[in-house]
Amino acid sequence: MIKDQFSKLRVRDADRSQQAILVAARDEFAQHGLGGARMDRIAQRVKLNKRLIYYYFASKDDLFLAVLERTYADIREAEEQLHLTDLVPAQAIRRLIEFTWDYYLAHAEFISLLNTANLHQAEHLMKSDCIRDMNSPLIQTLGEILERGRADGIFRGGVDPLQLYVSIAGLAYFYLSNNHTLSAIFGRNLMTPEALNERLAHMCDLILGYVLIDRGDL
Amino acid sequence: MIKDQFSKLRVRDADRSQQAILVAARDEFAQHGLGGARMDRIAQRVKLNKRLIYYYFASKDDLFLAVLERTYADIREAEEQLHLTDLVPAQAIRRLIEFTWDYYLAHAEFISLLNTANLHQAEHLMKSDCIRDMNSPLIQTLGEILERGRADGIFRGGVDPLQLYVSIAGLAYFYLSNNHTLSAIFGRNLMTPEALNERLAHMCDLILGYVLIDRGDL
Amino acid sequence: MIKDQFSKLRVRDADRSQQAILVAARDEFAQHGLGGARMDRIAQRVKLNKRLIYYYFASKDDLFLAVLERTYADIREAEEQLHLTDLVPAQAIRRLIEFTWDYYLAHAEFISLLNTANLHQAEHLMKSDCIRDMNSPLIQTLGEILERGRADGIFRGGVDPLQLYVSIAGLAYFYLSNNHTLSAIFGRNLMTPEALNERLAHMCDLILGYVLIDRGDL
Amino acid sequence: MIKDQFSKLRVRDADRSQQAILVAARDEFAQHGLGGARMDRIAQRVKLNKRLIYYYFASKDDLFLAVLERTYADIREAEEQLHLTDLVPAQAIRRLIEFTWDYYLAHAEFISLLNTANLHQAEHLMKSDCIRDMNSPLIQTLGEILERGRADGIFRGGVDPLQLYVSIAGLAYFYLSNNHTLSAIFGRNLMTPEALNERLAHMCDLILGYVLIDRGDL
DNA sequence: TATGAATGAGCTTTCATTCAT
DNA sequence: CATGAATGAAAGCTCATTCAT
Repeated sequence: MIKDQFSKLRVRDADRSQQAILVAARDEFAQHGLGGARMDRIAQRVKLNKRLIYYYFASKDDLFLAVLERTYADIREAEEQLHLTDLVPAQAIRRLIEFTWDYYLAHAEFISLLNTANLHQAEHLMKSDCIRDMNSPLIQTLGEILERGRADGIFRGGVDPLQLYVSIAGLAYFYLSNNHTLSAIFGRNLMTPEALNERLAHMCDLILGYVLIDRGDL
Repeated sequence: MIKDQFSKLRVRDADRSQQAILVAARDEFAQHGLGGARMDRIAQRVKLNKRLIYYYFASKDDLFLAVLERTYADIREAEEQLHLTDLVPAQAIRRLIEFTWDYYLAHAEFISLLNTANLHQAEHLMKSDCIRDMNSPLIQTLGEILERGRADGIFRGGVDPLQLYVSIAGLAYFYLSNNHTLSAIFGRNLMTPEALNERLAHMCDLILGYVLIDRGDL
Repeated sequence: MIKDQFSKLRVRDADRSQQAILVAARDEFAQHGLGGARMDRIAQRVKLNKRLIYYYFASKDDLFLAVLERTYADIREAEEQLHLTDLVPAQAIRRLIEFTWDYYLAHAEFISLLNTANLHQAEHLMKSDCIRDMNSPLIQTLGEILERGRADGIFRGGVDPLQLYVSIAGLAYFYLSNNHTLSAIFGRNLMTPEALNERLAHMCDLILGYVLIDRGDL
Repeated sequence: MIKDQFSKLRVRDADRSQQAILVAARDEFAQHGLGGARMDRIAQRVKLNKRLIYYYFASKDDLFLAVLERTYADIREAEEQLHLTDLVPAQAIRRLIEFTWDYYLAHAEFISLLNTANLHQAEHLMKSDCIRDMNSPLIQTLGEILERGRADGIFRGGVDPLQLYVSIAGLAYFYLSNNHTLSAIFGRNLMTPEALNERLAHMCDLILGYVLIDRGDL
């Protein structure tokens, strides 16, 4: 019966409740950090009893860990949609930069959560088996792209894919993470569409200007 | 007069106490964030009574602001010792990269405090008049260097000094700020002396490879 | 009929479940007291759903009462196997002492539950009709033994059977109930086989030395 | 000035506050056990802020330990007023029995606290250095009395003072600790003045009947 | 200047209990 | 008969802050 199904799906759906809690917790942690987050507020966000959060996620720290795992799983899934190997090397690099930028821009909570995780010396992450081997595929892909570009004679050699990956991430991350501080100090709103486009262009120039041998190709 | 001397000593003591509190608070905030920092722990660190902290710095938030102001004043003072204009353009850029890297490396608390400030949307910073106009001089200097290099025919034109400054900072910042997370994920200790040297070299390559027209000059 | 058999089986299951719950609850209450006992833990012990406990025993207090009733029924049943009247008076007393000692020793939970019941001023017990008239038979039997011994000229007269019963119980109870505290304070493990034998011997000496007129009989 | 002194003594007297907390906690723990005791209720009893309890006694368990230590110190102090060695052996034993009885009667909380301590396997006590060596003096004194009585030819030999001490305590303890249960089961109020006198008389008869060689002396 | 004592609000967490099936 | 999901109330404990001197 419809009512039964509805009831089953809507009410008392353990998985749905857990997912909803994770989303609410993610937002709360992103907004206030681990120490500033309030379990009460998370419960209010999900409109579920606070006790239920403890029923599923034993403690605040465990909940934060669960949020982190979910966050990493999300970005990894997005990365898997990239199909960088289908593109020519220069395009692949550009695509990776754009993806990184767009993803950080669309997922401000990702940056904040990462900051929080690092404030606590990544101790939560250490406890998680599943997070450990997550980013490696992308690094390997990037290594292949760099090698392909070098073989084609358009990329410089000797570029460590990990360094490059960290650089791409850092260029986007710092700008977005610190935008409030930077905007305040430089007296210039860094989040207008124009400013954002400018930044993306600069990042591409910087990275490609470095890996490409002949700038004329740009 | 004796009373004056005595009074002077007490004043000096007062100042000393304030400075000690600031240092202790800086470490506490850097280690635990704003929400995770404990006034009790700060008092323990300075070995002064908690009440005294409130006597000098009305509240936790005000104390955090004072720490931020002090932190910015410190880095600004360090930047002023750089004398970038005394160097030829390429050397000046390299010097700026090295300085940024070394400073972040030596002042891990700076990175953490910046993260915390941004988590709270830089609202503390907004309240501070003195912080507002702090970084501009360096941006201007960097602009002059870029222009000089372009005039010399060795730098590419059209480089926004602010973008470049943010990029240099971001390359160092992200690596150091997220080193725990990155180390865990990549299963590679990013803080060994070799790894640190590698990173610095990569950063110089990247930035100079971008601004210099002819790579042979490197 | 099949339905009947099935129904019978379910009934037997139901009974088995109730008994299992009682045993688990008894252990939990004995270990942690009423306030420290956890319904969750009891459910875990029985490996049955917590809800089922409420289904059979309306509340924590009611469950505790049920445990108490069961506990009293158990000791009463054991006492009924004593057949003290088959023995000569001195032997009967000795037998009672030994039984009390052995029973308390084998049922540490009995002592703990009694303590808990008394902490709560026996209010649970008051509610129970079935417990009220339980120990009387033994007192009466003891009275008969004492009278028989007096008639035989070997027991002193004027001994209140209730006082004597309470004394026998108290001598065993205090030693076992407080063994942790006593062992700690006296720096002497009171639970070794030797120590236990010593205590039993002392108890017999004490009680029989009191009731017997001529000690030579011991 | 009087006001100053008053203020100093009445308000903000750390020691007085701590003592008051200990008394309130003792009553609460005695009435409800460790698990059933409520920190809120303790605060209400002292009319002091709950936070202050944690300020002085870090946790509920630590507070319980402090209460235990205080309780033991109290009884030990009382025992020291006994001066048993000033009495002839038989009188000394009788005095000890009476003291034990009177003390337990006047300090019902002592019995309850001991029960609670033992429910938790005396784990609190283990942590306390000061409790460890508390009862020994009395045992030694009792040993001397027994020896003196034996030398006088009025006491039997071979009596372990520890066993006797435990027996005296047990005879009083069990009756008083379990009076609710016993009263309910035997349908007889064991706490009337007459009943109490009867019990004390019985205890003296029992113990002295055991240690004295010739009953005529009683 | 400096401090120990004290507090109210609110935190994370726990618990007995009930709902819905 | 049996169960997983859900809850309100309250527990122990924490924290920034203030009082009184």
